[in-house]
Amino acid sequence: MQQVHPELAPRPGLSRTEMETLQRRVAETAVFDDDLSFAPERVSLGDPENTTLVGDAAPPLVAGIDQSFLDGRALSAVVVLRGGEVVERVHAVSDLDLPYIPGLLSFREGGPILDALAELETDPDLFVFDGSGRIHFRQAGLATHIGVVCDVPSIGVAKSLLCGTPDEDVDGRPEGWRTPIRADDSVDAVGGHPATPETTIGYAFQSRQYDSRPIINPLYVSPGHRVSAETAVDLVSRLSGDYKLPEPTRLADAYADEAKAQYE
DNA sequence: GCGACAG
DNA sequence: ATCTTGTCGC
Repeated sequence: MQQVHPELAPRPGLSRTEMETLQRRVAETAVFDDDLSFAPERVSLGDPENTTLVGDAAPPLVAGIDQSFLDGRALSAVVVLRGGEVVERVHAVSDLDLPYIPGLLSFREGGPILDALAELETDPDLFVFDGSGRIHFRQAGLATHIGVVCDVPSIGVAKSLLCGTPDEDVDGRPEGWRTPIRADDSVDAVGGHPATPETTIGYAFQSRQYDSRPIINPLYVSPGHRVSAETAVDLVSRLSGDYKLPEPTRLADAYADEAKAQYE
């Protein structure tokens, strides 16, 4: 995994203002339209029936990325899938430089994630991050930041909403339901990316809903880099299995916990 | 000062 | 994110 834009990588030791300035540069470089090397239809968790006739080539490589934490260190895990099959798993343990600050997550977790991505032998066609992409104050969340640095299409999948406003109430919706997340006053227009009340910066997506009681909250999906908000939700939908989180993320999450045991 | 905030 | 037992239900 080589960095196409190493100058935009999160560096330690920057002041808050410098971090925010760097995020604006990341957002200016980010592409929130489809610019994929593969057809979204070719992404799936596998086709037992072998009925997929869309091209001969192997399905795209999708990497799920997540972290677990130790004392002052982060364990970043990456699980790469091809049509639902795990083809590679790598992880890295890195020292943390900053505490968690809403809006500056990529400066805490970005470096450690790049450390893990450097261990990869395969070349993912898509990154799926645990956190926001365009749904961010400066339209440069973790998924956008790392996606831009590597110039790899990426998607942000968050379990809660950082900013923006859902078009409709998100409570108690059926599986598959989705509604746009629009920019609000806390979102800045950056580069060629507007932030008007009409701007869709992501989607609330109900990936799962069990018949029983506890209503499950939706996921908040947003473009990281080189994908539109619409395609981002479509891809997350295609990558969803029997659980709330998309399979790549769920497997990375489990692997992060599993590997963590060896360091504590 | 008030409110609000990914992991 | 993390600290944590039992418990309800498919």
